[in-house]
Amino acid sequence: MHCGADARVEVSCRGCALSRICLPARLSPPETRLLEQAVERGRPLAAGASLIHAGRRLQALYVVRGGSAKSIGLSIEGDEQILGFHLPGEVVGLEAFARDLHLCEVVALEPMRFCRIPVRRLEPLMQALPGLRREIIRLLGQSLQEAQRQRSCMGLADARQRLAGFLVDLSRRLEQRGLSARQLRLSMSRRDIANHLALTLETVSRTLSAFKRAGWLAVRLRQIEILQPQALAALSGAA
Amino acid sequence: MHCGADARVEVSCRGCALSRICLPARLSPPETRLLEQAVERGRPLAAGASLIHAGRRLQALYVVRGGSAKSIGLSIEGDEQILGFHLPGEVVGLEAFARDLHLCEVVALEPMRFCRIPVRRLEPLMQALPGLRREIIRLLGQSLQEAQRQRSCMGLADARQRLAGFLVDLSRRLEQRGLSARQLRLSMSRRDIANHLALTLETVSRTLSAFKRAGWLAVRLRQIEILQPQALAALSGAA
DNA sequence: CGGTACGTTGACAAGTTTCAAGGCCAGTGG
DNA sequence: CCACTGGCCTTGAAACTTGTCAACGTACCG
Repeated sequence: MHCGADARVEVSCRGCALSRICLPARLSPPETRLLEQAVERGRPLAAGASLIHAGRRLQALYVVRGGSAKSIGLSIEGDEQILGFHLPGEVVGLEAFARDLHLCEVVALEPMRFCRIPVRRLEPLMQALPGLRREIIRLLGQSLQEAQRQRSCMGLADARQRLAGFLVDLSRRLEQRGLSARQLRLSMSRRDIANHLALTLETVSRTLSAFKRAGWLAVRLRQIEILQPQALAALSGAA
Repeated sequence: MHCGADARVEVSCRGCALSRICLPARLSPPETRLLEQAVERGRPLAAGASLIHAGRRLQALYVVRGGSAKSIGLSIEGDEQILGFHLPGEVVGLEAFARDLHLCEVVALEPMRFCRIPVRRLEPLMQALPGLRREIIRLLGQSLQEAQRQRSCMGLADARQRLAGFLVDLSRRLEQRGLSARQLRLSMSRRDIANHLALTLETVSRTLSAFKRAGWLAVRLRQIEILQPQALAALSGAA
Protein backbone atom coordinates (compact mmCIF):
# COMPACT_ATOMS: atom_id res chain seq x y z
CA MET A 1 0.00 0.00 0.00
CA HIS A 2 1.25 3.44 -0.80
CA CYS A 3 1.02 5.83 2.09
CA GLY A 4 -2.02 7.80 1.15
CA ALA A 5 -2.17 11.53 1.71
CA ASP A 6 -5.09 13.86 1.41
CA ALA A 7 -3.02 16.08 -0.76
CA ARG A 8 -5.19 19.14 -0.91
CA VAL A 9 -6.53 19.43 2.59
CA GLU A 10 -5.67 22.78 4.10
CA VAL A 11 -2.93 22.38 6.69
CA SER A 12 -2.28 25.01 9.31
CA CYS A 13 0.99 24.62 11.18
CA ARG A 14 0.36 27.84 13.06
CA GLY A 15 -2.85 26.45 14.51
CA CYS A 16 -1.32 23.06 15.31
CA ALA A 17 -0.85 22.10 18.94
CA LEU A 18 2.62 20.79 18.10
CA SER A 19 3.91 23.99 16.52
CA ARG A 20 6.23 24.70 19.48
CA ILE A 21 7.93 21.33 19.09
CA CYS A 22 7.66 20.60 15.40
CA LEU A 23 9.52 21.93 12.38
CA PRO A 24 7.95 25.42 12.55
CA ALA A 25 9.25 25.95 16.08
CA ARG A 26 12.25 27.90 14.86
CA LEU A 27 10.75 29.37 11.71
CA SER A 28 9.37 32.89 11.37
CA PRO A 29 5.62 33.28 10.80
CA PRO A 30 6.08 34.11 7.10
CA GLU A 31 8.34 31.09 6.65
CA THR A 32 5.83 28.90 8.42
CA ARG A 33 3.08 30.17 6.12
CA LEU A 34 5.05 29.08 3.08
CA LEU A 35 5.96 25.74 4.66
CA GLU A 36 2.29 25.03 5.33
CA GLN A 37 1.59 25.07 1.63
CA ALA A 38 4.01 22.20 1.13
CA VAL A 39 2.67 20.07 3.98
CA GLU A 40 0.13 17.33 3.36
CA ARG A 41 -1.81 15.49 5.98
CA GLY A 42 -1.64 11.72 5.83
CA ARG A 43 -4.48 9.30 6.42
CA PRO A 44 -4.25 7.83 9.94
CA LEU A 45 -2.27 4.62 10.19
CA ALA A 46 -3.25 1.53 12.17
CA ALA A 47 -0.87 0.02 14.73
CA GLY A 48 1.69 -2.10 12.92
CA ALA A 49 1.30 -0.31 9.60
CA SER A 50 4.38 1.12 7.89
CA LEU A 51 4.80 4.84 7.47
CA ILE A 52 8.03 4.38 5.53
CA HIS A 53 9.07 1.26 3.69
CA ALA A 54 12.75 0.39 3.67
CA GLY A 55 14.08 0.31 0.13
CA ARG A 56 11.70 2.97 -1.19
CA ARG A 57 13.10 6.11 -2.73
CA LEU A 58 13.04 9.28 -0.66
CA GLN A 59 9.89 11.08 -1.72
CA ALA A 60 8.92 12.89 1.42
CA LEU A 61 9.81 13.64 5.01
CA TYR A 62 7.27 12.68 7.61
CA VAL A 63 6.27 14.20 10.94
CA VAL A 64 4.46 12.28 13.65
CA ARG A 65 1.28 14.14 14.59
CA GLY A 66 -0.20 11.70 17.06
CA GLY A 67 0.60 8.26 18.43
CA SER A 68 4.12 6.89 18.10
CA ALA A 69 6.36 4.93 15.77
CA LYS A 70 9.59 2.96 15.67
CA SER A 71 12.41 3.10 13.10
CA ILE A 72 13.78 -0.30 12.23
CA GLY A 73 17.23 -0.46 10.67
CA LEU A 74 17.73 -3.48 8.46
CA SER A 75 21.17 -4.94 7.93
CA ILE A 76 22.06 -7.07 4.93
CA GLU A 77 22.04 -10.27 6.95
CA GLY A 78 18.47 -9.71 8.00
CA ASP A 79 18.88 -8.75 11.63
CA GLU A 80 16.76 -5.80 12.54
CA GLN A 81 17.52 -3.18 15.12
CA ILE A 82 15.16 -0.52 16.36
CA LEU A 83 17.05 2.73 15.94
CA GLY A 84 14.55 4.95 17.68
CA PHE A 85 11.03 5.58 18.88
CA HIS A 86 9.27 8.65 17.55
CA LEU A 87 6.83 10.90 19.38
CA PRO A 88 4.55 13.62 18.04
CA GLY A 89 6.40 16.52 16.46
CA GLU A 90 9.44 14.48 15.48
CA VAL A 91 10.65 14.45 11.89
CA VAL A 92 11.45 11.01 10.48
CA GLY A 93 13.08 9.91 7.27
CA LEU A 94 16.11 12.21 7.38
CA GLU A 95 18.64 9.38 7.08
CA ALA A 96 17.40 8.82 3.51
CA PHE A 97 19.21 11.96 2.35
CA ALA A 98 22.38 9.86 2.15
CA ARG A 99 21.30 8.06 -1.02
CA ASP A 100 17.77 9.29 -1.67
CA LEU A 101 16.76 5.90 -0.33
CA HIS A 102 15.06 4.87 2.88
CA LEU A 103 17.08 2.25 4.72
CA CYS A 104 14.78 2.24 7.72
CA GLU A 105 11.31 0.83 7.98
CA VAL A 106 9.16 3.12 10.11
CA VAL A 107 6.21 1.36 11.74
CA ALA A 108 3.35 2.72 13.83
CA LEU A 109 3.32 1.40 17.39
CA GLU A 110 -0.29 2.45 17.90
CA PRO A 111 -2.90 4.22 15.79
CA MET A 112 -0.97 7.14 14.37
CA ARG A 113 -1.48 10.40 12.52
CA PHE A 114 1.20 12.15 10.53
CA CYS A 115 2.10 14.97 8.15
CA ARG A 116 4.07 14.59 4.95
CA ILE A 117 6.39 17.04 3.22
CA PRO A 118 7.26 15.95 -0.34
CA VAL A 119 10.91 16.63 -1.12
CA ARG A 120 10.02 18.07 -4.51
CA ARG A 121 8.26 20.83 -2.58
CA LEU A 122 10.87 21.00 0.16
CA GLU A 123 13.78 21.53 -2.24
CA PRO A 124 12.59 24.87 -3.66
CA LEU A 125 11.55 25.98 -0.18
CA MET A 126 15.05 25.33 1.16
CA GLN A 127 16.29 27.49 -1.69
CA ALA A 128 13.88 30.30 -0.89
CA LEU A 129 13.93 30.15 2.90
CA PRO A 130 17.36 30.24 4.56
CA GLY A 131 15.69 29.61 7.90
CA LEU A 132 14.15 26.38 6.69
CA ARG A 133 17.41 25.26 5.15
CA ARG A 134 19.23 25.89 8.42
CA GLU A 135 16.48 24.07 10.30
CA ILE A 136 16.72 20.95 8.12
CA ILE A 137 20.49 20.99 8.51
CA ARG A 138 20.10 21.51 12.24
CA LEU A 139 17.74 18.54 12.47
CA LEU A 140 20.19 16.38 10.55
CA GLY A 141 23.01 17.44 12.85
CA GLN A 142 20.81 16.68 15.85
CA SER A 143 19.94 13.22 14.55
CA LEU A 144 23.62 12.62 13.97
CA GLN A 145 24.53 13.64 17.51
CA GLU A 146 21.75 11.49 18.90
CA ALA A 147 22.94 8.49 16.89
CA GLN A 148 26.50 9.07 18.12
CA ARG A 149 25.28 9.39 21.69
CA GLN A 150 23.41 6.12 21.40
CA ARG A 151 26.46 4.51 19.84
CA SER A 152 28.54 5.48 22.89
CA CYS A 153 25.78 4.29 25.15
CA MET A 154 25.71 0.85 23.50
CA GLY A 155 29.44 0.62 24.01
CA LEU A 156 30.00 2.02 27.47
CA ALA A 157 26.81 1.43 29.42
CA ASP A 158 25.63 -1.81 30.98
CA ALA A 159 22.04 -3.02 31.01
CA ARG A 160 20.96 -0.97 34.05
CA GLN A 161 22.45 2.21 32.64
CA ARG A 162 20.90 1.71 29.23
CA LEU A 163 17.45 1.06 30.60
CA ALA A 164 17.71 3.99 33.01
CA GLY A 165 18.80 6.20 30.13
CA PHE A 166 15.93 5.00 28.02
CA LEU A 167 13.38 5.81 30.71
CA VAL A 168 14.90 9.20 31.51
CA ASP A 169 14.98 10.17 27.84
CA LEU A 170 11.42 9.03 27.24
CA SER A 171 10.22 10.82 30.36
CA ARG A 172 11.88 14.04 29.24
CA ARG A 173 10.41 13.86 25.76
CA LEU A 174 6.93 13.14 27.05
CA GLU A 175 7.20 16.08 29.42
CA GLN A 176 8.19 18.37 26.52
CA ARG A 177 4.88 17.35 24.96
CA GLY A 178 2.85 18.33 27.98
CA LEU A 179 2.46 14.82 29.39
CA SER A 180 3.49 13.57 32.80
CA ALA A 181 7.19 12.97 33.32
CA ARG A 182 6.36 10.45 36.04
CA GLN A 183 3.60 8.35 34.54
CA LEU A 184 4.79 6.63 31.38
CA ARG A 185 2.46 4.59 29.22
CA LEU A 186 4.87 2.66 27.03
CA SER A 187 3.63 2.11 23.51
CA MET A 188 6.29 -0.49 22.77
CA SER A 189 6.72 -4.08 23.96
CA ARG A 190 9.56 -5.40 26.12
CA ARG A 191 10.86 -7.06 22.99
CA ASP A 192 11.04 -3.68 21.24
CA ILE A 193 12.78 -2.04 24.19
CA ALA A 194 15.26 -4.89 24.38
CA ASN A 195 15.98 -4.75 20.68
CA HIS A 196 16.44 -0.98 20.82
CA LEU A 197 18.87 -1.22 23.73
CA ALA A 198 20.67 -4.26 22.30
CA LEU A 199 19.64 -6.46 25.20
CA THR A 200 17.39 -9.50 25.51
CA LEU A 201 13.83 -9.10 26.65
CA GLU A 202 14.69 -11.23 29.68
CA THR A 203 17.35 -8.76 30.73
CA VAL A 204 14.96 -5.84 30.28
CA SER A 205 12.37 -7.60 32.37
CA ARG A 206 14.87 -8.50 35.08
CA THR A 207 16.29 -4.98 35.18
CA LEU A 208 12.84 -3.42 35.44
CA SER A 209 12.12 -5.78 38.33
CA ALA A 210 15.39 -4.74 39.96
CA PHE A 211 14.43 -1.07 39.66
CA LYS A 212 11.04 -1.93 41.12
CA ARG A 213 12.65 -3.75 44.06
CA ALA A 214 14.92 -0.76 44.62
CA GLY A 215 11.83 1.43 44.87
CA TRP A 216 12.74 3.47 41.81
CA LEU A 217 9.76 2.45 39.70
CA ALA A 218 6.26 1.14 39.96
CA VAL A 219 5.81 -1.26 37.07
CA ARG A 220 2.56 -2.70 35.88
CA LEU A 221 3.13 -4.08 32.39
CA ARG A 222 3.41 -1.07 30.10
CA GLN A 223 2.32 1.41 32.71
CA ILE A 224 5.39 2.69 34.50
CA GLU A 225 5.62 5.24 37.28
CA ILE A 226 8.97 6.80 38.00
CA LEU A 227 9.33 7.12 41.76
CA GLN A 228 12.99 8.18 41.97
CA PRO A 229 13.84 10.18 38.87
CA GLN A 230 17.13 11.38 40.28
CA ALA A 231 18.29 7.82 40.93
CA LEU A 232 17.59 6.87 37.34
CA ALA A 233 19.20 10.03 36.05
CA ALA A 234 22.31 9.44 38.12
CA LEU A 235 22.58 5.90 36.84
CA SER A 236 22.05 6.85 33.22
CA GLY A 237 24.40 9.78 33.27
CA ALA A 238 27.10 8.87 35.74
CA ALA A 239 29.23 5.97 34.57
CA MET B 1 46.10 27.71 20.16
CA HIS B 2 43.68 28.68 17.47
CA CYS B 3 43.88 26.48 14.41
CA GLY B 4 45.84 28.67 12.09
CA ALA B 5 44.92 28.98 8.45
CA ASP B 6 46.82 30.68 5.69
CA ALA B 7 43.67 32.46 4.76
CA ARG B 8 44.62 33.90 1.44
CA VAL B 9 46.64 31.14 -0.16
CA GLU B 10 45.16 30.14 -3.51
CA VAL B 11 43.40 26.82 -3.21
CA SER B 12 42.62 24.72 -6.25
CA CYS B 13 40.22 21.88 -5.63
CA ARG B 14 40.25 21.00 -9.31
CA GLY B 15 43.97 20.37 -9.21
CA CYS B 16 43.83 18.46 -5.93
CA ALA B 17 44.57 14.75 -5.98
CA LEU B 18 41.59 14.19 -3.68
CA SER B 19 39.02 15.89 -5.89
CA ARG B 20 37.37 12.57 -6.83
CA ILE B 21 36.79 11.69 -3.19
CA CYS B 22 36.36 15.05 -1.51
CA LEU B 23 33.51 17.54 -1.43
CA PRO B 24 33.89 18.59 -5.10
CA ALA B 25 33.39 15.01 -6.30
CA ARG B 26 29.72 15.61 -7.04
CA LEU B 27 29.87 19.30 -7.84
CA SER B 28 29.96 20.77 -11.33
CA PRO B 29 33.15 22.57 -12.42
CA PRO B 30 31.54 26.01 -12.04
CA GLU B 31 30.31 25.09 -8.56
CA THR B 32 33.75 23.79 -7.65
CA ARG B 33 35.31 27.05 -8.81
CA LEU B 34 33.09 29.02 -6.46
CA LEU B 35 33.69 26.60 -3.61
CA GLU B 36 37.46 26.97 -4.02
CA GLN B 37 37.18 30.64 -3.16
CA ALA B 38 35.72 29.75 0.22
CA VAL B 39 38.31 27.10 1.07
CA GLU B 40 41.35 27.91 3.18
CA ARG B 41 44.37 25.73 3.65
CA GLY B 42 45.34 25.03 7.24
CA ARG B 43 48.85 24.87 8.63
CA PRO B 44 49.95 21.25 9.05
CA LEU B 45 49.21 19.73 12.43
CA ALA B 46 51.56 17.58 14.50
CA ALA B 47 50.46 14.16 15.71
CA GLY B 48 48.34 14.57 18.81
CA ALA B 49 47.31 18.15 18.02
CA SER B 50 43.63 19.06 17.92
CA LEU B 51 41.98 20.07 14.69
CA ILE B 52 38.68 20.76 16.44
CA HIS B 53 38.25 21.48 20.12
CA ALA B 54 35.13 20.15 21.82
CA GLY B 55 33.08 23.00 23.22
CA ARG B 56 34.11 25.50 20.57
CA ARG B 57 31.47 27.16 18.44
CA LEU B 58 31.04 25.92 14.90
CA GLN B 59 33.11 28.25 12.77
CA ALA B 60 34.21 26.00 9.95
CA LEU B 61 34.01 22.56 8.44
CA TYR B 62 37.31 20.76 7.98
CA VAL B 63 38.53 18.31 5.37
CA VAL B 64 41.46 15.97 5.93
CA ARG B 65 44.05 16.48 3.17
CA GLY B 66 46.78 14.15 4.37
CA GLY B 67 47.43 11.94 7.38
CA SER B 68 44.56 10.84 9.57
CA ALA B 69 42.55 11.88 12.59
CA LYS B 70 40.16 10.57 15.21
CA SER B 71 36.90 12.09 16.50
CA ILE B 72 36.50 11.77 20.24
CA GLY B 73 33.01 12.08 21.67
CA LEU B 74 32.96 13.37 25.24
CA SER B 75 30.13 12.51 27.57
CA ILE B 76 29.27 14.53 30.65
CA GLU B 77 30.81 11.98 33.00
CA GLY B 78 34.14 12.25 31.31
CA ASP B 79 34.33 8.96 29.45
CA GLU B 80 35.57 9.40 25.95
CA GLN B 81 34.67 7.31 22.97
CA ILE B 82 36.31 7.45 19.58
CA LEU B 83 33.45 7.91 17.15
CA GLY B 84 35.48 7.55 14.00
CA PHE B 85 38.81 7.67 12.21
CA HIS B 86 39.13 10.09 9.32
CA LEU B 87 41.12 9.63 6.14
CA PRO B 88 42.04 12.15 3.43
CA GLY B 89 39.03 13.62 1.65
CA GLU B 90 36.64 13.15 4.56
CA VAL B 91 34.68 16.10 5.92
CA VAL B 92 34.69 16.44 9.69
CA GLY B 93 32.74 18.68 12.04
CA LEU B 94 29.27 18.11 10.60
CA GLU B 95 27.77 17.00 13.90
CA ALA B 96 28.22 20.57 15.17
CA PHE B 97 25.28 21.74 13.03
CA ALA B 98 22.98 20.50 15.79
CA ARG B 99 23.76 23.36 18.12
CA ASP B 100 26.45 25.36 16.31
CA LEU B 101 28.76 23.75 18.83
CA HIS B 102 31.42 21.08 18.45
CA LEU B 103 30.85 18.21 20.84
CA CYS B 104 33.69 16.15 19.43
CA GLU B 105 37.39 16.71 19.82
CA VAL B 106 39.15 15.89 16.57
CA VAL B 107 42.81 14.95 17.03
CA ALA B 108 45.53 14.20 14.48
CA LEU B 109 46.85 10.63 14.68
CA GLU B 110 49.96 11.52 12.69
CA PRO B 111 51.28 14.67 11.04
CA MET B 112 48.25 15.97 9.20
CA ARG B 113 47.25 18.50 6.59
CA PHE B 114 43.73 19.87 6.17
CA CYS B 115 41.45 22.36 4.45
CA ARG B 116 39.00 24.62 6.18
CA ILE B 117 35.67 26.00 4.98
CA PRO B 118 34.34 28.79 7.22
CA VAL B 119 30.59 28.51 7.69
CA ARG B 120 30.13 32.23 7.11
CA ARG B 121 31.34 31.56 3.58
CA LEU B 122 29.57 28.23 3.25
CA GLU B 123 26.16 29.66 4.15
CA PRO B 124 25.84 32.03 1.19
CA LEU B 125 27.30 29.36 -1.08
CA MET B 126 24.62 26.88 -0.03
CA GLN B 127 22.10 29.55 -0.90
CA ALA B 128 23.62 30.17 -4.32
CA LEU B 129 24.55 26.61 -5.27
CA PRO B 130 21.78 24.02 -4.98
CA GLY B 131 24.31 21.31 -5.77
CA LEU B 132 26.47 22.26 -2.78
CA ARG B 133 23.44 22.43 -0.53
CA ARG B 134 22.37 18.96 -1.62
CA GLU B 135 25.92 17.71 -1.13
CA ILE B 136 26.15 19.00 2.44
CA ILE B 137 22.76 17.48 3.20
CA ARG B 138 23.85 14.23 1.56
CA LEU B 139 27.02 14.15 3.68
CA LEU B 140 24.97 14.72 6.81
CA GLY B 141 22.61 11.91 5.84
CA GLN B 142 25.58 9.67 5.16
CA SER B 143 27.17 10.44 8.52
CA LEU B 144 23.83 9.70 10.13
CA GLN B 145 23.53 6.34 8.40
CA GLU B 146 27.09 5.48 9.32
CA ALA B 147 26.47 6.35 12.97
CA GLN B 148 23.32 4.22 12.94
CA ARG B 149 25.19 1.35 11.32
CA GLN B 150 27.88 1.54 13.98
CA ARG B 151 25.22 1.68 16.66
CA SER B 152 23.74 -1.58 15.38
CA CYS B 153 27.20 -3.05 15.16
CA MET B 154 27.95 -2.22 18.81
CA GLY B 155 24.73 -3.94 19.78
CA LEU B 156 24.62 -7.01 17.60
CA ALA B 157 28.21 -7.93 16.82
CA ASP B 158 30.70 -9.68 19.09
CA ALA B 159 34.39 -8.83 19.35
CA ARG B 160 35.46 -10.87 16.29
CA GLN B 161 32.74 -9.38 14.09
CA ARG B 162 33.50 -5.85 15.19
CA LEU B 163 37.20 -6.15 14.56
CA ALA B 164 36.63 -7.86 11.21
CA GLY B 165 34.23 -5.08 10.26
CA PHE B 166 36.73 -2.46 11.31
CA LEU B 167 39.46 -3.98 9.15
CA VAL B 168 37.20 -4.51 6.15
CA ASP B 169 35.94 -0.94 6.33
CA LEU B 170 39.42 0.51 6.70
CA SER B 171 40.72 -1.61 3.84
CA ARG B 172 37.91 -0.45 1.57
CA ARG B 173 38.45 3.20 2.41
CA LEU B 174 42.20 2.97 1.85
CA GLU B 175 41.59 1.28 -1.49
CA GLN B 176 39.27 4.14 -2.53
CA ARG B 177 42.24 6.41 -1.93
CA GLY B 178 44.53 4.46 -4.18
CA LEU B 179 46.34 2.55 -1.45
CA SER B 180 46.62 -1.19 -1.03
CA ALA B 181 43.54 -2.97 0.26
CA ARG B 182 45.77 -5.74 1.64
CA GLN B 183 48.59 -3.91 3.37
CA LEU B 184 47.26 -1.71 6.15
CA ARG B 185 49.50 0.60 8.10
CA LEU B 186 47.37 1.46 11.12
CA SER B 187 47.82 5.01 12.33
CA MET B 188 46.03 4.32 15.60
CA SER B 189 47.04 2.33 18.68
CA ARG B 190 45.36 -0.82 19.96
CA ARG B 191 43.93 1.31 22.71
CA ASP B 192 42.28 3.59 20.14
CA ILE B 193 40.88 0.64 18.18
CA ALA B 194 39.54 -0.91 21.38
CA ASN B 195 37.95 2.33 22.46
CA HIS B 196 36.37 2.82 19.04
CA LEU B 197 34.92 -0.69 19.02
CA ALA B 198 33.87 -0.56 22.67
CA LEU B 199 36.21 -3.37 23.65
CA THR B 200 39.28 -3.58 25.86
CA LEU B 201 42.70 -3.42 24.28
CA GLU B 202 43.34 -6.94 25.56
CA THR B 203 40.37 -8.26 23.61
CA VAL B 204 41.53 -6.47 20.47
CA SER B 205 44.98 -7.94 20.88
CA ARG B 206 43.65 -11.44 21.52
CA THR B 207 41.26 -11.24 18.57
CA LEU B 208 44.00 -10.07 16.22
CA SER B 209 46.09 -13.00 17.41
CA ALA B 210 43.17 -15.34 16.75
CA PHE B 211 42.84 -14.00 13.20
CA LYS B 212 46.57 -14.48 12.76
CA ARG B 213 46.39 -18.07 13.99
CA ALA B 214 43.50 -18.69 11.60
CA GLY B 215 45.71 -17.51 8.75
CA TRP B 216 43.48 -14.54 7.97
CA LEU B 217 46.02 -11.85 8.82
CA ALA B 218 49.72 -11.25 9.13
CA VAL B 219 50.17 -8.92 12.07
CA ARG B 220 53.30 -7.10 12.97
CA LEU B 221 52.41 -4.32 15.38
CA ARG B 222 50.64 -1.66 13.33
CA GLN B 223 51.49 -3.23 10.00
CA ILE B 224 48.71 -5.60 9.04
CA GLU B 225 48.38 -7.70 5.93
CA ILE B 226 44.99 -9.13 5.07
CA LEU B 227 45.46 -12.65 3.78
CA GLN B 228 41.83 -13.79 3.61
CA PRO B 229 39.66 -10.77 2.86
CA GLN B 230 36.60 -12.89 2.13
CA ALA B 231 36.83 -14.59 5.52
CA LEU B 232 36.90 -11.22 7.27
CA ALA B 233 34.09 -9.88 5.09
CA ALA B 234 31.92 -12.92 5.78
CA LEU B 235 32.49 -12.55 9.50
CA SER B 236 31.79 -8.83 9.54
CA GLY B 237 28.70 -9.03 7.37
CA ALA B 238 27.09 -12.31 8.29
CA ALA B 239 25.67 -12.31 11.79
C1' DC C 1 -13.30 -20.38 28.30
C1' DG C 2 -9.51 -21.51 25.89
C1' DG C 3 -5.77 -19.73 22.94
C1' DT C 4 -2.09 -16.74 22.12
C1' DA C 5 1.01 -13.20 22.74
C1' DC C 6 3.31 -10.94 26.37
C1' DG C 7 5.83 -10.78 30.56
C1' DT C 8 8.45 -12.76 34.61
C1' DT C 9 11.74 -15.67 36.88
C1' DG C 10 15.42 -19.28 37.50
C1' DA C 11 19.63 -22.05 36.36
C1' DC C 12 23.35 -22.56 33.47
C1' DA C 13 26.66 -21.34 29.70
C1' DA C 14 29.27 -18.15 27.01
C1' DG C 15 31.85 -14.10 26.03
C1' DT C 16 34.21 -10.14 27.78
C1' DT C 17 36.39 -7.59 31.28
C1' DT C 18 39.56 -7.35 34.92
C1' DC C 19 43.81 -8.18 37.04
C1' DA C 20 48.43 -9.55 36.60
C1' DA C 21 52.72 -10.61 34.40
C1' DG C 22 55.84 -10.45 30.81
C1' DG C 23 57.72 -9.32 25.98
C1' DC C 24 58.91 -6.12 22.34
C1' DC C 25 60.38 -1.80 20.38
C1' DA C 26 62.28 2.97 20.19
C1' DG C 27 64.51 6.59 22.30
C1' DT C 28 67.97 8.26 25.85
C1' DG C 29 71.93 8.74 28.37
C1' DG C 30 75.90 6.67 30.26
C1' DC D 1 77.78 0.14 22.23
C1' DC D 2 75.04 -1.03 25.94
C1' DA D 3 71.80 -0.81 29.57
C1' DC D 4 67.74 1.54 30.90
C1' DT D 5 63.26 3.39 30.61
C1' DG D 6 58.53 3.91 29.18
C1' DG D 7 54.98 3.06 26.03
C1' DC D 8 52.80 -0.37 23.45
C1' DC D 9 51.48 -4.96 22.80
C1' DT D 10 50.58 -9.89 24.08
C1' DT D 11 49.04 -13.66 26.92
C1' DG D 12 46.97 -16.14 30.93
C1' DA D 13 43.54 -17.05 34.77
C1' DA D 14 39.64 -15.63 37.45
C1' DA D 15 35.33 -12.89 37.96
C1' DC D 16 31.32 -10.86 36.26
C1' DT D 17 27.59 -9.53 33.18
C1' DT D 18 24.56 -10.94 29.94
C1' DG D 19 22.65 -14.44 26.83
C1' DT D 20 20.38 -18.86 26.39
C1' DC D 21 17.10 -22.23 27.49
C1' DA D 22 13.16 -23.46 29.94
C1' DA D 23 9.18 -23.06 32.78
C1' DC D 24 5.54 -20.55 34.51
C1' DG D 25 2.25 -16.65 35.20
C1' DT D 26 -0.79 -13.05 33.20
C1' DA D 27 -3.48 -10.09 30.18
C1' DC D 28 -6.10 -9.76 26.15
C1' DC D 29 -9.40 -11.39 22.50
C1' DG D 30 -11.87 -14.32 20.00
